[in-house]
Amino acid sequence: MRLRVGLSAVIVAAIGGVPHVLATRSSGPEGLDGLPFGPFDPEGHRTFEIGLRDWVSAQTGFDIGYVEQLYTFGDRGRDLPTARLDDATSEERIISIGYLALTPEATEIGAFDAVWRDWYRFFPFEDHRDGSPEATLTAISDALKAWAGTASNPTLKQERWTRSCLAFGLEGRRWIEERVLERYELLYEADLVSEAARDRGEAYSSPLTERQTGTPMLSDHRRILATAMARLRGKIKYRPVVFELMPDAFTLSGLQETVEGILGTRLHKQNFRRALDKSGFVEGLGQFETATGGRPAERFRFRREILSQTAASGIQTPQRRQEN
Amino acid sequence: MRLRVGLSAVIVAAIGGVPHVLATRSSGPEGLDGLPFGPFDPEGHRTFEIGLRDWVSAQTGFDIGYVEQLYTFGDRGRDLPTARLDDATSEERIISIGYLALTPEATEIGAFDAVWRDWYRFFPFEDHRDGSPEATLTAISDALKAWAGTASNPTLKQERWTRSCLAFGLEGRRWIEERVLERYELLYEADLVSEAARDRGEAYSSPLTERQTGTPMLSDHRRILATAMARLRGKIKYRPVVFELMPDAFTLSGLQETVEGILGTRLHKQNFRRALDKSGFVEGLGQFETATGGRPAERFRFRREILSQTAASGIQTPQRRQEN
DNA sequence: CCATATTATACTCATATTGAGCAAAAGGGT
DNA sequence: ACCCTTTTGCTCAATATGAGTATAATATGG
Repeated sequence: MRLRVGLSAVIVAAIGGVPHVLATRSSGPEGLDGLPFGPFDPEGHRTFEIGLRDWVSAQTGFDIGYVEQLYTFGDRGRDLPTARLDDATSEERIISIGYLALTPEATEIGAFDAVWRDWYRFFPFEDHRDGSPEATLTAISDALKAWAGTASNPTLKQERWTRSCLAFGLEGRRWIEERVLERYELLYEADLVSEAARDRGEAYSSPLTERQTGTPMLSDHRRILATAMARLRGKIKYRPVVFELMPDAFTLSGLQETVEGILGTRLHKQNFRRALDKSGFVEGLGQFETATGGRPAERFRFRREILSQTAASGIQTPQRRQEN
Repeated sequence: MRLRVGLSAVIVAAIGGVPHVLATRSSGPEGLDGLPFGPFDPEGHRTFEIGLRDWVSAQTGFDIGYVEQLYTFGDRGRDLPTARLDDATSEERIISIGYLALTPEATEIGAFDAVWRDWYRFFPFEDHRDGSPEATLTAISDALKAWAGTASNPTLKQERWTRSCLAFGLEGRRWIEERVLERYELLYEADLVSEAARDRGEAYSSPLTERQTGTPMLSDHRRILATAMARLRGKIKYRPVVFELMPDAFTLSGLQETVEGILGTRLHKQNFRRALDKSGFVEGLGQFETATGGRPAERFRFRREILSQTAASGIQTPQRRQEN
């Protein structure tokens, strides 16, 4: 069996505070979106990262900035564009090393059929910025309960339902932003996203709509995207990575909006500022943005020097339990 | 060029509170330790994890419990047992997917030439349990300063020294436990560990001794180990993973010792208990351990149920800045 | 058998940190 | 001038955290 190694990239940019990912539109019959993907060339590239930067700039026409390795995916049956698990005679096994890349603003794409997509297009239920999407979550909850009900024994049934509650914050449990991957994998296992049926070579018939569970992607790309979202949501709290998504000068509200966009939740404004203040990450520029509709906001810049000066932990994300 | 994918495992057990890793002794001329390493079989194994469990149990004779993927390594020139970078005609490129496995107690190894090694054997400067190893750190600091001095321009020189200070907590900066990988990579770059010279095909001539920089390993295994240590040191703080290293019943002192062993620092006892108490992770068993030399300690167990009940964040690690 | 060493456990206290809200400042529009 | 909106400054209570004091329960050596 032939073994191929590829690199896939989740390239994130915040457009107006809303996180977008670079997607490639496939020309296939289903026309699904995919992630930028390229083969790894063992001859040409000394490291994966060099390889990645190389073909991303070749394919999309711009240089990515911040890059980090995410995870290496290699489950059989989830690796092919429109795979069939029972196609056991398949001659190929594709391993894909997923990378997360952050780029400031939506750099113009010089390339073919690549587009910036709001990442919530693929995960509508992850967006809690206007409160929890109750209707969607209820529908998902019902479907998961039904799935748990089909378990062969009570223990398994119990286990499935507990996992569902943990992942989706059901039955009084808290919604944990970072659990993006757990949530997607649960939906996959419960056969509630179309990739699951497709990977088995069957037709999709879910009790849920794509409005609820999101637009599917090629291969295992939605899974890789989920991994990236989970990583970014976690990392933003202990490393100052948001700034990789910001332009040189930004307002504090703009910054907060981006953080909120990534986390998919709202934060307490005053406390957000206080925390930011204490961290020393930003510095006022004395310039003001007047087009904000209210009092003009001061422009700030990221004090990049700080990266080489201190432990540089992340942005605090002050919760809020009630309205404000 | 042939591309091979392998799986390497950092299998950790706490022996008497001291973290040990399973190492394979090579019979080669230099007799270096390595990590358990096995080829990935694209035909036989549906997922990497299944593959890993398979050959670990085949090779060492016991089943690993907790497993997580670490990182995928593939830098050319660092992948071969006793490689030479200039050997550009080398027919092989090895990609290795590193895994971290945690196992309670030092399970008896049923196998050949595998041994449990105190992980500080490979990283002596990471052990700050009896205070910072001043002499060693001073020596390393001097060597790094000398290395910075050889830089071609002032900017680079400055940059090298800043990185050194950040990594090793020099010039008044705090020592950050998690930066194990940064520290090792810096030593490698500065040519202070023997792997660096070896990978270039040269003889080792460092101003430092192995007592100071640690015992080298085969291939890039020490780098993988550093990655594992960094991951574990970080993760222990936000996920209750220590318990994977503990036996069914343990004393709070035993638990604290293990945490301290992993972090390489001492913690404030009373506050450690308070934090543990609040977390609800453990439950007293009413039994007592008498052989402790002082007042008998109560035995506790990990409330595994909690994993499926709540967010289950990690163990708090109350700092201490002064003596106690 | 009592003093002492040793470890375990319980409480206290001052200082930070964090969630939450109030209020003033500074624009634009009518 | 008044209202609306957004930014910015500040207060307050609750909780978390670093550090220390005190007491309990064992073993051991004279």
